[in-house]
Amino acid sequence: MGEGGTSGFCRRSGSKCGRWNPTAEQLKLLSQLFASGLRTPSTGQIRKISALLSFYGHVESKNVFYWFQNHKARERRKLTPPSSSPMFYSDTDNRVAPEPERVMETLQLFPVGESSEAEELRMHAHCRDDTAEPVEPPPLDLRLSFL
Amino acid sequence: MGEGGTSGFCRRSGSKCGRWNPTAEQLKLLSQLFASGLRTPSTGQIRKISALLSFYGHVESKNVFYWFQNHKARERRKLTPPSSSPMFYSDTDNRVAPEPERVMETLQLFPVGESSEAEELRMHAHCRDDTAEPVEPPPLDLRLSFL
DNA sequence: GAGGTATGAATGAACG
DNA sequence: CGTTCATTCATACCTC
Repeated sequence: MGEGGTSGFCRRSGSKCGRWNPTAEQLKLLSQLFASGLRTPSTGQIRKISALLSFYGHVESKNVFYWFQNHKARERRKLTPPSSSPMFYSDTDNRVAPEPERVMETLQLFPVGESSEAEELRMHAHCRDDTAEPVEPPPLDLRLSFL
Repeated sequence: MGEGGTSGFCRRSGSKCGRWNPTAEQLKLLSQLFASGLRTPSTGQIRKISALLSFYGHVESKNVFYWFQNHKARERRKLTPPSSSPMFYSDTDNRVAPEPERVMETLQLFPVGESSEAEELRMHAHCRDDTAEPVEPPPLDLRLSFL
């Protein structure tokens, strides 16, 4: 039954994972740290964090470092003002909660007696009644110059 | 259960949406833009493009962004098949963890035997199937001060 | 109805 | 630090 070692990485079938895949616990911890105000942990911080995460599964400092980098960039990109940069988008989701960059001194990760508040629901279900799709009549003008 | 909704994604079958599905017109436009040489449209470009596509159906900038990303990557991937050599990454990069094996310094925070495993499953999340974590020592006491 | 293919969506890793 | 590449998952869609 023990197919493949119990490496902390692979989690799927036959997939040669070369990529770290954080578990829910690890993700939670990271999110908490991020929410605490931690944005760019130093090498020392990273080491400690990875040590903690390591308990839940194999993880390297590299992963932690990348995670923070990506998370920060992602958050920023999602709420970035219109600029002349090849950034992301901003159309329907731009509700940024004014999060004061206040580093909490003490953060607690409650393992019990806590209602799950983390809701990751971002899938908008807008089923359009496609009874008949009449060919829309917009004259298409394809020009890059226009953009 | 009449849908009645006149706004949404699905354009073909009565499939409940969840995913954006570009129409022929939208696809055509995108393809033309891509053929024009546009590979990574900026935020402005994306916005305009989505505005155009929006005429044919609901579409968000996010979709446009993803489309270009995927299309480029896919084209490239399809054009790079003669690589019979399993190119493996040289693990000699590691620019973020130039750190020797130095872990478990003075970490002491896995105590307590409070057994309370309350983990909820997300219905629409990736299969982060952390199959059977042998041991879960989760009373987590996190403190930034500790870091 | 099950399986395969195509494609959108998400995220980790890395470049500049 | 912001952007881009690469890998993977999830789902739509088509075929059998």
